[in-house]
Amino acid sequence: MAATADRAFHEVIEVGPLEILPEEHLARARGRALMLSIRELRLLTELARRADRIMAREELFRLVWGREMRPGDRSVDVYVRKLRVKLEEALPGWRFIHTHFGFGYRLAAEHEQNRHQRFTTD
Amino acid sequence: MAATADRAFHEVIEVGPLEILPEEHLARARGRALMLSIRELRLLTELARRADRIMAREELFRLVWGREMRPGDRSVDVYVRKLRVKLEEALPGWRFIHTHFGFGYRLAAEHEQNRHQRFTTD
DNA sequence: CAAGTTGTTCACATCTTGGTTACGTGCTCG
DNA sequence: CGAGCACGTAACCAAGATGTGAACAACTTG
Repeated sequence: MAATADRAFHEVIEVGPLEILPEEHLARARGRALMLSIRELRLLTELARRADRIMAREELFRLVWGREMRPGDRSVDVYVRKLRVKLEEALPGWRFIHTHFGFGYRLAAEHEQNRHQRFTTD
Repeated sequence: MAATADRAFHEVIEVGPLEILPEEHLARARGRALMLSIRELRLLTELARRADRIMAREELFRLVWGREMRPGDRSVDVYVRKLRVKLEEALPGWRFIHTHFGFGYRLAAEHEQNRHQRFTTD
Protein backbone atom coordinates (compact mmCIF):
# COMPACT_ATOMS: atom_id res chain seq x y z
CA MET A 1 0.00 0.00 0.00
CA ALA A 2 2.77 2.35 0.85
CA ALA A 3 4.30 2.33 -2.60
CA THR A 4 1.08 3.22 -4.36
CA ALA A 5 -0.55 5.26 -1.67
CA ASP A 6 -0.02 8.52 -3.56
CA ARG A 7 -2.04 7.31 -6.48
CA ALA A 8 -5.50 8.45 -5.63
CA PHE A 9 -7.27 6.64 -8.47
CA HIS A 10 -6.85 3.36 -10.23
CA GLU A 11 -6.19 2.73 -13.86
CA VAL A 12 -9.33 2.94 -15.95
CA ILE A 13 -9.33 1.76 -19.53
CA GLU A 14 -12.23 2.79 -21.70
CA VAL A 15 -13.15 1.07 -24.91
CA GLY A 16 -16.40 2.37 -26.29
CA PRO A 17 -19.11 1.61 -23.76
CA LEU A 18 -16.77 -0.61 -21.81
CA GLU A 19 -14.67 0.39 -18.87
CA ILE A 20 -12.09 -1.78 -17.29
CA LEU A 21 -10.52 -1.32 -13.87
CA PRO A 22 -7.73 -3.84 -13.70
CA GLU A 23 -6.71 -3.13 -10.13
CA GLU A 24 -10.28 -3.50 -9.00
CA HIS A 25 -10.65 -6.78 -10.87
CA LEU A 26 -13.66 -5.25 -12.47
CA ALA A 27 -15.11 -4.43 -15.86
CA ARG A 28 -18.26 -2.46 -16.39
CA ALA A 29 -20.73 -1.92 -19.19
CA ARG A 30 -23.40 0.73 -18.77
CA GLY A 31 -22.55 0.87 -15.11
CA ARG A 32 -23.17 -2.80 -14.62
CA ALA A 33 -20.33 -5.00 -13.53
CA LEU A 34 -19.46 -7.88 -15.83
CA MET A 35 -19.08 -11.27 -14.25
CA LEU A 36 -15.67 -12.22 -15.47
CA SER A 37 -13.26 -14.75 -14.12
CA ILE A 38 -9.69 -13.75 -13.40
CA ARG A 39 -8.35 -15.07 -16.67
CA GLU A 40 -11.12 -13.49 -18.64
CA LEU A 41 -10.53 -10.13 -17.02
CA ARG A 42 -6.79 -10.27 -17.55
CA LEU A 43 -7.21 -11.17 -21.17
CA LEU A 44 -9.65 -8.33 -21.65
CA THR A 45 -7.32 -5.98 -19.85
CA GLU A 46 -4.30 -6.80 -21.96
CA LEU A 47 -6.35 -6.50 -25.12
CA ALA A 48 -7.73 -3.18 -23.92
CA ARG A 49 -4.32 -1.78 -23.07
CA ARG A 50 -3.47 -2.13 -26.72
CA ALA A 51 -6.82 -1.30 -28.18
CA ASP A 52 -6.93 -0.87 -31.96
CA ARG A 53 -3.77 -2.83 -32.34
CA ILE A 54 -3.42 -6.40 -33.39
CA MET A 55 -1.99 -8.66 -30.73
CA ALA A 56 -0.49 -12.01 -31.57
CA ARG A 57 -1.68 -15.03 -29.62
CA GLU A 58 1.82 -15.61 -28.33
CA GLU A 59 2.00 -12.08 -26.96
CA LEU A 60 -1.39 -12.33 -25.32
CA PHE A 61 -0.55 -15.66 -23.80
CA ARG A 62 2.70 -14.33 -22.41
CA LEU A 63 0.98 -11.35 -20.85
CA VAL A 64 -1.99 -13.21 -19.41
CA TRP A 65 -0.57 -16.61 -18.52
CA GLY A 66 2.91 -15.39 -17.69
CA ARG A 67 4.74 -18.06 -19.63
CA GLU A 68 5.52 -19.02 -23.18
CA MET A 69 2.73 -20.44 -25.27
CA ARG A 70 3.21 -23.97 -26.48
CA PRO A 71 2.65 -24.51 -30.17
CA GLY A 72 -0.91 -25.55 -30.82
CA ASP A 73 -2.20 -24.21 -27.52
CA ARG A 74 -5.76 -22.98 -28.05
CA SER A 75 -6.28 -21.39 -24.66
CA VAL A 76 -6.33 -17.86 -26.06
CA ASP A 77 -9.00 -18.78 -28.58
CA VAL A 78 -11.12 -20.45 -25.94
CA TYR A 79 -10.96 -17.43 -23.67
CA VAL A 80 -11.62 -15.06 -26.51
CA ARG A 81 -14.76 -17.07 -27.08
CA LYS A 82 -15.78 -16.82 -23.42
CA LEU A 83 -15.21 -13.09 -23.45
CA ARG A 84 -17.17 -12.63 -26.65
CA VAL A 85 -20.14 -14.46 -25.19
CA LYS A 86 -20.17 -12.34 -22.06
CA LEU A 87 -19.61 -9.10 -23.92
CA GLU A 88 -22.37 -9.88 -26.37
CA GLU A 89 -24.65 -10.68 -23.49
CA ALA A 90 -23.80 -7.44 -21.73
CA LEU A 91 -23.83 -5.22 -24.82
CA PRO A 92 -25.88 -6.72 -27.62
CA GLY A 93 -25.06 -5.32 -31.03
CA TRP A 94 -21.53 -4.40 -30.12
CA ARG A 95 -18.48 -6.20 -31.31
CA PHE A 96 -15.20 -5.89 -29.52
CA ILE A 97 -12.76 -8.66 -30.27
CA HIS A 98 -11.86 -8.85 -33.94
CA THR A 99 -9.97 -11.73 -35.47
CA HIS A 100 -7.09 -10.96 -37.79
CA PHE A 101 -6.50 -14.20 -39.60
CA GLY A 102 -2.97 -15.41 -39.25
CA PHE A 103 -2.02 -12.62 -36.85
CA GLY A 104 -4.14 -12.54 -33.74
CA TYR A 105 -6.86 -10.44 -32.17
CA ARG A 106 -7.65 -6.75 -31.96
CA LEU A 107 -9.92 -5.00 -29.49
CA ALA A 108 -12.05 -2.16 -30.76
CA ALA A 109 -15.60 -1.12 -30.01
CA GLU A 110 -17.79 -1.38 -33.07
CA HIS A 111 -21.51 -1.05 -33.27
CA GLU A 112 -23.33 -2.97 -35.94
CA GLN A 113 -25.20 0.00 -37.33
CA ASN A 114 -22.07 2.03 -37.81
CA ARG A 115 -20.81 -0.14 -40.59
CA HIS A 116 -20.41 0.96 -44.15
CA GLN A 117 -21.85 -2.22 -45.51
CA ARG A 118 -25.21 -2.22 -47.16
CA PHE A 119 -27.43 -5.10 -46.19
CA THR A 120 -30.09 -4.94 -48.83
CA THR A 121 -33.19 -7.04 -48.66
CA ASP A 122 -32.72 -10.76 -48.44
CA MET B 1 2.48 -1.63 -19.38
CA ALA B 2 5.31 -3.15 -21.35
CA ALA B 3 7.70 -0.27 -21.77
CA THR B 4 9.56 -1.53 -24.80
CA ALA B 5 6.60 -2.45 -26.91
CA ASP B 6 5.01 0.95 -26.85
CA ARG B 7 8.18 2.81 -27.61
CA ALA B 8 8.83 0.86 -30.76
CA PHE B 9 8.73 2.97 -33.86
CA HIS B 10 6.35 1.86 -36.50
CA GLU B 11 6.43 2.82 -40.14
CA VAL B 12 3.30 4.64 -41.22
CA ILE B 13 2.55 5.10 -44.89
CA GLU B 14 -0.16 7.55 -45.81
CA VAL B 15 -1.94 7.57 -49.12
CA GLY B 16 -4.80 10.00 -49.13
CA PRO B 17 -7.31 8.83 -46.51
CA LEU B 18 -5.46 5.56 -46.13
CA GLU B 19 -2.83 4.76 -43.58
CA ILE B 20 -0.82 1.62 -43.59
CA LEU B 21 1.17 0.24 -40.68
CA PRO B 22 3.13 -2.68 -42.07
CA GLU B 23 4.72 -3.78 -38.83
CA GLU B 24 1.35 -3.77 -37.11
CA HIS B 25 -0.14 -5.87 -39.87
CA LEU B 26 -2.78 -3.20 -40.10
CA ALA B 27 -4.24 -0.68 -42.51
CA ARG B 28 -6.76 1.96 -41.56
CA ALA B 29 -9.26 4.15 -43.35
CA ARG B 30 -10.86 6.96 -41.42
CA GLY B 31 -9.46 5.42 -38.28
CA ARG B 32 -11.17 2.13 -38.91
CA ALA B 33 -9.10 -0.97 -39.38
CA LEU B 34 -9.36 -2.75 -42.70
CA MET B 35 -9.69 -6.49 -42.61
CA LEU B 36 -6.95 -7.56 -44.97
CA SER B 37 -5.26 -10.89 -45.34
CA ILE B 38 -1.50 -11.20 -45.16
CA ARG B 39 -1.02 -11.14 -48.91
CA GLU B 40 -3.42 -8.30 -49.40
CA LEU B 41 -1.69 -6.19 -46.81
CA ARG B 42 1.73 -6.91 -48.23
CA LEU B 43 0.63 -6.06 -51.72
CA LEU B 44 -0.93 -2.83 -50.53
CA THR B 45 2.20 -2.02 -48.57
CA GLU B 46 4.55 -2.49 -51.49
CA LEU B 47 2.30 -0.45 -53.73
CA ALA B 48 2.10 2.26 -51.10
CA ARG B 49 5.85 2.39 -50.61
CA ARG B 50 6.08 3.41 -54.24
CA ALA B 51 2.95 5.49 -54.45
CA ASP B 52 2.44 7.42 -57.68
CA ARG B 53 4.89 5.22 -59.47
CA ILE B 54 4.03 2.45 -61.86
CA MET B 55 5.10 -0.94 -60.64
CA ALA B 56 5.49 -3.87 -62.99
CA ARG B 57 3.74 -7.10 -62.08
CA GLU B 58 7.04 -8.91 -61.95
CA GLU B 59 8.41 -6.40 -59.47
CA LEU B 60 5.31 -6.57 -57.28
CA PHE B 61 5.36 -10.32 -57.34
CA ARG B 62 9.00 -10.42 -56.36
CA LEU B 63 8.43 -8.06 -53.45
CA VAL B 64 5.25 -9.67 -52.14
CA TRP B 65 5.73 -13.33 -52.92
CA GLY B 66 9.49 -13.35 -52.52
CA ARG B 67 10.20 -15.29 -55.70
CA GLU B 68 10.19 -14.86 -59.41
CA MET B 69 6.87 -14.66 -61.15
CA ARG B 70 6.15 -17.42 -63.59
CA PRO B 71 4.96 -16.32 -67.00
CA GLY B 72 1.20 -16.23 -67.12
CA ASP B 73 0.81 -16.07 -63.36
CA ARG B 74 -2.27 -13.97 -62.58
CA SER B 75 -1.85 -13.80 -58.83
CA VAL B 76 -1.06 -10.10 -58.81
CA ASP B 77 -4.17 -9.27 -60.81
CA VAL B 78 -6.33 -11.40 -58.56
CA TYR B 79 -5.03 -9.75 -55.44
CA VAL B 80 -5.33 -6.31 -56.94
CA ARG B 81 -8.96 -7.15 -57.47
CA LYS B 82 -9.39 -8.28 -53.86
CA LEU B 83 -7.78 -5.09 -52.62
CA ARG B 84 -9.92 -2.91 -54.85
CA VAL B 85 -13.08 -4.51 -53.50
CA LYS B 86 -12.10 -3.98 -49.89
CA LEU B 87 -10.89 -0.45 -50.48
CA GLU B 88 -14.06 0.49 -52.30
CA GLU B 89 -16.08 -0.94 -49.45
CA ALA B 90 -14.11 1.00 -46.88
CA LEU B 91 -13.88 4.25 -48.84
CA PRO B 92 -16.64 4.50 -51.42
CA GLY B 93 -15.92 6.98 -54.17
CA TRP B 94 -12.17 6.68 -53.87
CA ARG B 95 -9.95 4.92 -56.32
CA PHE B 96 -6.50 3.78 -55.40
CA ILE B 97 -5.08 1.14 -57.68
CA HIS B 98 -4.76 2.31 -61.26
CA THR B 99 -4.01 0.01 -64.15
CA HIS B 100 -1.34 0.98 -66.65
CA PHE B 101 -1.95 -1.19 -69.62
CA GLY B 102 1.06 -3.19 -70.59
CA PHE B 103 3.10 -1.93 -67.65
CA GLY B 104 1.57 -2.65 -64.29
CA TYR B 105 -0.19 -0.90 -61.45
CA ARG B 106 0.13 2.43 -59.68
CA LEU B 107 -1.20 3.43 -56.29
CA ALA B 108 -2.62 6.91 -55.89
CA ALA B 109 -5.58 8.26 -53.96
CA GLU B 110 -8.15 9.76 -56.27
CA HIS B 111 -11.61 10.90 -55.42
CA GLU B 112 -14.48 10.71 -57.86
CA GLN B 113 -15.17 14.39 -58.03
CA ASN B 114 -13.78 15.68 -61.28
CA ARG B 115 -15.80 13.13 -63.13
CA HIS B 116 -19.45 12.99 -64.00
CA GLN B 117 -21.97 14.14 -61.48
CA ARG B 118 -23.27 11.46 -59.25
CA PHE B 119 -26.83 10.94 -58.20
CA THR B 120 -26.20 8.81 -55.19
CA THR B 121 -24.76 10.51 -52.20
CA ASP B 122 -23.30 8.98 -49.10
C1' DC C 1 -16.97 -34.10 1.91
C1' DA C 2 -20.37 -32.23 -1.51
C1' DA C 3 -21.42 -28.85 -4.79
C1' DG C 4 -20.30 -25.25 -7.59
C1' DT C 5 -16.86 -22.59 -10.19
C1' DT C 6 -12.91 -21.99 -13.02
C1' DG C 7 -9.03 -23.67 -15.92
C1' DT C 8 -7.36 -26.80 -19.40
C1' DT C 9 -7.57 -29.73 -23.09
C1' DC C 10 -9.63 -32.07 -26.84
C1' DA C 11 -12.53 -33.21 -30.93
C1' DC C 12 -15.12 -31.68 -34.34
C1' DA C 13 -17.43 -27.88 -37.14
C1' DT C 14 -16.86 -23.98 -39.79
C1' DC C 15 -14.55 -20.37 -42.05
C1' DT C 16 -10.60 -18.07 -44.50
C1' DT C 17 -6.82 -17.97 -47.29
C1' DG C 18 -3.96 -18.54 -51.20
C1' DG C 19 -3.35 -20.46 -55.36
C1' DT C 20 -5.33 -21.66 -59.68
C1' DT C 21 -8.26 -21.84 -63.59
C1' DA C 22 -11.80 -20.43 -66.77
C1' DC C 23 -14.08 -17.14 -69.03
C1' DG C 24 -15.79 -12.25 -69.85
C1' DT C 25 -14.37 -7.65 -71.21
C1' DG C 26 -11.81 -4.18 -73.20
C1' DC C 27 -7.63 -2.27 -75.28
C1' DT C 28 -4.26 -1.93 -79.45
C1' DC C 29 -2.85 -2.29 -83.64
C1' DG C 30 -2.69 -4.29 -88.18
C1' DC D 1 -13.28 -3.49 -87.99
C1' DG D 2 -11.64 -7.61 -85.93
C1' DA D 3 -8.03 -10.59 -84.16
C1' DG D 4 -5.18 -11.25 -80.45
C1' DC D 5 -3.55 -10.01 -76.16
C1' DA D 6 -3.93 -7.80 -71.56
C1' DC D 7 -6.69 -7.27 -67.89
C1' DG D 8 -11.13 -7.99 -64.88
C1' DT D 9 -13.82 -11.11 -62.49
C1' DA D 10 -15.89 -15.10 -60.53
C1' DA D 11 -15.57 -19.65 -59.05
C1' DC D 12 -13.18 -23.64 -57.35
C1' DC D 13 -10.48 -26.34 -54.02
C1' DA D 14 -7.18 -28.09 -50.48
C1' DA D 15 -4.81 -26.82 -46.52
C1' DG D 16 -4.79 -24.69 -42.56
C1' DA D 17 -6.68 -21.41 -39.02
C1' DT D 18 -10.27 -20.31 -36.06
C1' DG D 19 -14.94 -21.16 -33.71
C1' DT D 20 -17.35 -23.98 -30.63
C1' DG D 21 -19.15 -27.32 -27.35
C1' DA D 22 -18.02 -30.40 -23.96
C1' DA D 23 -15.40 -33.49 -21.00
C1' DC D 24 -12.39 -33.55 -17.37
C1' DA D 25 -9.21 -31.75 -13.76
C1' DA D 26 -8.17 -28.46 -10.34
C1' DC D 27 -9.71 -25.49 -7.16
C1' DT D 28 -12.94 -23.03 -3.88
C1' DT D 29 -16.46 -22.70 -0.78
C1' DG D 30 -19.62 -23.93 2.60
